[in-house]
Amino acid sequence: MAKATRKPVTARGEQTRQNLLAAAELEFGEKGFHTASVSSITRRAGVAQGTFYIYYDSKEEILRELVRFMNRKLRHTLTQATHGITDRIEVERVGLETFLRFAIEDQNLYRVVLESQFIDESIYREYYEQMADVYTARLEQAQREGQIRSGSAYGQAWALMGMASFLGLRYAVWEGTMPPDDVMETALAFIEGGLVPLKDDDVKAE
Amino acid sequence: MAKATRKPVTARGEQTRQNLLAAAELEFGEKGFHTASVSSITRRAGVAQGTFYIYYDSKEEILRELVRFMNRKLRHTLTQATHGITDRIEVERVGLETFLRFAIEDQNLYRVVLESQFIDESIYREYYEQMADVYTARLEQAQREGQIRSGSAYGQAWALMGMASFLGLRYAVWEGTMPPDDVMETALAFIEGGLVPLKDDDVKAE
Amino acid sequence: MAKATRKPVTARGEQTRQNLLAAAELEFGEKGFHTASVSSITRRAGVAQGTFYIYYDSKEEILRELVRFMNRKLRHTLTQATHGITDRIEVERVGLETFLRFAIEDQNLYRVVLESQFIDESIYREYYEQMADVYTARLEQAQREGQIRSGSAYGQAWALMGMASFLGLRYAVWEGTMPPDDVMETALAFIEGGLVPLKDDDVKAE
Amino acid sequence: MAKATRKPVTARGEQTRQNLLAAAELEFGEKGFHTASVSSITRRAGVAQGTFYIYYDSKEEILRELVRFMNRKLRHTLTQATHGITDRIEVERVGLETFLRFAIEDQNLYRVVLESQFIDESIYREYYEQMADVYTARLEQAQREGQIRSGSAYGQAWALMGMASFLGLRYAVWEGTMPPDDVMETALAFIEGGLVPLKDDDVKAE
DNA sequence: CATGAATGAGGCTTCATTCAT
DNA sequence: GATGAATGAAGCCTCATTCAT
Repeated sequence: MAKATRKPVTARGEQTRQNLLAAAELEFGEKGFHTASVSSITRRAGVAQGTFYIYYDSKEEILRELVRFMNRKLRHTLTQATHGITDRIEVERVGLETFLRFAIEDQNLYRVVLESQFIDESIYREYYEQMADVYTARLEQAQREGQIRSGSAYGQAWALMGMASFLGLRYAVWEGTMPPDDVMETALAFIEGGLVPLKDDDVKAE
Repeated sequence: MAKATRKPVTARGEQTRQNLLAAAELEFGEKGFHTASVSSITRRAGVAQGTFYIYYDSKEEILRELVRFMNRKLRHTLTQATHGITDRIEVERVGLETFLRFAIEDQNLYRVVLESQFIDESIYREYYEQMADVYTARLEQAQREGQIRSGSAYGQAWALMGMASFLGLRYAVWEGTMPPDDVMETALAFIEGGLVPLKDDDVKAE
Repeated sequence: MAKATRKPVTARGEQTRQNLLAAAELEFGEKGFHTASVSSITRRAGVAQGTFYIYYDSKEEILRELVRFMNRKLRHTLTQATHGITDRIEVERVGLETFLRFAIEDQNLYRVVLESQFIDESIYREYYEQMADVYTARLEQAQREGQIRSGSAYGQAWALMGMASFLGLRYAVWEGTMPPDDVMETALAFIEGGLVPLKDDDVKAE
Repeated sequence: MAKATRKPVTARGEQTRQNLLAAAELEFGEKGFHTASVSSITRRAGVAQGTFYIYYDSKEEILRELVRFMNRKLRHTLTQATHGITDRIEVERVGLETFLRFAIEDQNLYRVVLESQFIDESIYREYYEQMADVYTARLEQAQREGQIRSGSAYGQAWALMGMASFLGLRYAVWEGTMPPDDVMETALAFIEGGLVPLKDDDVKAE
């Protein structure tokens, strides 16, 4: 499938590869995929145009790489932040906040993910499905433990991702800030309201 | 000084303008903005290339027009569908379903809206801010009537739009279908759970 | 040769024709021939695009018309200004000044003439050859009367036109002002120095 | 941020750049700026269309380059031709002739200069102001040495350039020949008549 | 007389990608 | 490993001119 781009072997090569990736993140984040140009990426990376194709098969490929990188990075960040928290609803609270901070911090990377939808849908779907699957697994676990209401964990995952994304869009991306307190509270109300176990669930949990 | 695209004076001109808009909807929806070409739009519309520029200043301008059109159309559809329903939570239920059906039906148009974000952010923001403002006004009204929980109506609007959008993305756009029942139920659980008035609110409502 | 553009017969038609010519003068003068557009000319003239072609066969034709108009106007102005002056060198003095004032006043028209060279050389040549021929005739007359030095009157005409044109370019066109006094004096020194009859000429004049 | 046309690094690149410039000289000279096309220039130069934009930002930029080149070339030619001549009036005589021969020889290049006025006035002004400044300096020197009449050297420069240009236009450009002898004599009469020191100047010269 | 919609050729420019050194 | 010159397809947009009403 891949057209055998020479993978770097030397440390110098690895360095160049990293530089290109970092440059692409900036370039894509600032200008958007289509307005971004390979020549500008190489300029930022301080290498010649041709060098780009030693490491990546195409402009799209580096995008795909970037989205995967973001995926790992976000998941890692979330895992770190919620590590050790046992209450699932608390996890959601912290997770939302962590995500929003992440989106502010890594705005460029985040924009790249969003845009990937219109370059190659498969990149974007891979990202969200991957994310949703992991999320779903965690929620199912919590359901089994009776921490949250039973129901379609997959549906819960998408609903929660939807809320988080839109708050991220509205505040992190558009304003570069966290949502004001009342908005955060409202969001948490939805999370709790939608997840807190009902009486019936207690029974099931037994 | 302005490029002064002629607003059509005759019926024939108006017809051409419509044809171009319809052609653009198809073209953008199928190929995405960047892959779409003006020449293909005019071919679909059955006019010469130059004719395009009599009615629209640029490829971007017709996109903007299209997004505005979609905005009006969706709001109109929602208003129609929820007309006469007095219970706000019921309105939300129906609204979600209506939106999802709309996204399936007018998938092309909906994709155009999503993509507009990466062509010219202002187009996209105009769309969502407009939508959010109207939504917020309605929710505030419902809050005053004690139908839903008090809190940031603006935050509620964004949370609700976020959930709807993601379900629309996952099912309407990706699959072309409505979400399965259990997912819908889960979503409604979030809506109700986040909106149903608390005890305290009863007091305010008096 | 001409493609039989309907010449206007009614007063209304004549008016439209005038309006178009005046609009073209402005448009060409401000933007230059190539940047100027027929549609902008008709807009300025307050008529529809198609109307243009009732009166002029093409964009070039109206340019030609304009240059001819300028030719008549300048010659008329010069004739008026020097009328009654018997001394040829005095005529030259006054003529230079008149020309420069004219170029300041009718800058747009003058620019049009200059540019015509690069649209259709024949327009431009017609203008300058016509001008040179008339000029030459007058100088020959003055030579016969012994008022100015004998020699190629045609050469004198071109030399004088050259000086005038360049001063016109440098000051009238570029600055929109008359040359400073010392420059004018210098120019007049060339005129006199090149035209004042030599001793020998007195003899011939007899 | 700047469009950053690569200044060639290799000899091959430099060669291509030269080829493009030479091709543009031909193309512009033959067809005029507006009728000329970049694609025709690259065809003449034997490279692909895109190559053009590696070396020049736009069609206008290569014009500017060409005019500057012409400026240097003409000044160099004049300097060579008049080198060693001590009498200023003799310098003028030789200069005029040299210029006219140059205009015949490099007719294409010369036309490009003239036309530049209507593409971007700044190109043209740069050319003439540069030329006038150098010329003025030389004339001032001659004035100080009492070789020519005192007065505005700048005015003298423009008057002389005007005469030369118009003779160049009438004969070199239009006919491709030198002016006939009687015309040349007449022109020289103006030069001498306008430059030969007056009695008064003798005094100053002391 | 006038209108204004429609035409369609044609030009400039961009940029991902290849390749010889 | 890296360079940078070259490619060439492809697209947006302009505008003089025509024509039906």
